[in-house]
Amino acid sequence: MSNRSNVTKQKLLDAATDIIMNQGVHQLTLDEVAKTAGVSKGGLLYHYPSKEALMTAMVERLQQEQNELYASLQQEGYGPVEAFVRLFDETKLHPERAAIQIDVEKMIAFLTLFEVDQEYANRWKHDLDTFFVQFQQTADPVETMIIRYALEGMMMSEHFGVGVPPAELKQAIIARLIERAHNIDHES
Amino acid sequence: MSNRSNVTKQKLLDAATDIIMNQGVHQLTLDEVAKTAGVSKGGLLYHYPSKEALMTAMVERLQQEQNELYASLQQEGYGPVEAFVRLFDETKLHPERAAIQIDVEKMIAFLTLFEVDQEYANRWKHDLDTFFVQFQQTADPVETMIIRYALEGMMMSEHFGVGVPPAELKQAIIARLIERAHNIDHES
DNA sequence: TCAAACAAACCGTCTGGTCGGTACAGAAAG
DNA sequence: CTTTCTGTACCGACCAGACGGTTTGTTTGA
Repeated sequence: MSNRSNVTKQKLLDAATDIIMNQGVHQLTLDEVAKTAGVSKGGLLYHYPSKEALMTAMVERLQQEQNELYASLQQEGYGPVEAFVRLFDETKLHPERAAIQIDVEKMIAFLTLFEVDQEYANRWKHDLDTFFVQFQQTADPVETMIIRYALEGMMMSEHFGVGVPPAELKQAIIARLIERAHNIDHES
Repeated sequence: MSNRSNVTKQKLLDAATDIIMNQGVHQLTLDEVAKTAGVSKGGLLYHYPSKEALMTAMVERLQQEQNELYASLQQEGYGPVEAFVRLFDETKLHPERAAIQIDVEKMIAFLTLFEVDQEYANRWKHDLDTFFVQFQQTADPVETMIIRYALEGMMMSEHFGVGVPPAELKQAIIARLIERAHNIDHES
């Protein structure tokens, strides 16, 4: 794969991600992606022969970024639960890492995308399933799951803009979740 | 409005709800709704002159059912936060109330539906916003919001079938959330 | 020069919505 | 009592646009 080809592919994935984030799933059409990426539709379908291929690549790239960030957080010494909390809040706590471009709103957008095509969704689901199994084996599985659910609910709420609390309350929520995650990771 | 007309309308809303729940948003087509309801497409569009009108009616009916159940829970003596937790789990804790047909997975489905059309989503968002404001004024707003987010995240996770814990763990999670909600309601 | 990379016109299907018509119950007219 | 009229509820063929994907032609770079 040449460099030129790879650049165009990344542009296409960026465009698709941008659209699904800012305009929603229903606007994720091939024409729109091509237009946003500054490529013709033929060019798009040259690299990704179907819409499904494009979306699969999009999901895979996200997943990879996610795994990398999670691993780097654990290497910094955070336990699995606390690392998960910080993974969700990373872009806000450490803006300088924004290059990694992980944002959970993106994840939510992808989840809503699962509604559209069950086929390729299953692979990601499977990976998430195996990931979350460890959360049921911590010192306090109930609390761990509450933390996990709270983060997912919070991000979903923010994504849809429903009942969003003021910034200081949000910071306090995150802080308490981190504190509890820390305790769970060190109970053993 | 005659009785016959109303019966048909309810059948159409039932069909639309059923489809969006079991087949996802993308399958919610006028033909499919009409077919499921046992009505012709012309008949559908006679009662709901557009797809948007149909979906709006669907959301409004859900919201009304929700409000009624929440009010009835508060009349039974539950505080606002605990009533909210029980609202989410009502169909599982009290199957005999299934007649009310409130199910949060349905709510999630509607939320994903908001992606499709921002216009009519705003009304429901507004109502939810005003509802959730009270959660920021409890004895422990941080914990209250964590409870709320955890419930939303849990239901979303179940809806998408991602990382779903075994039943007994789920029950334990709900139990702990109810306990905490109860405490918050009685701190004042 | 040759293959990779891209452009653009085109096609078939799906879907929201329109439109002319039908069935039927009751009111009005004779 | 019969006929005519009227409004509600409903049907189903049809249309226009959108969208995924194909085909064919053109450019670019090694």
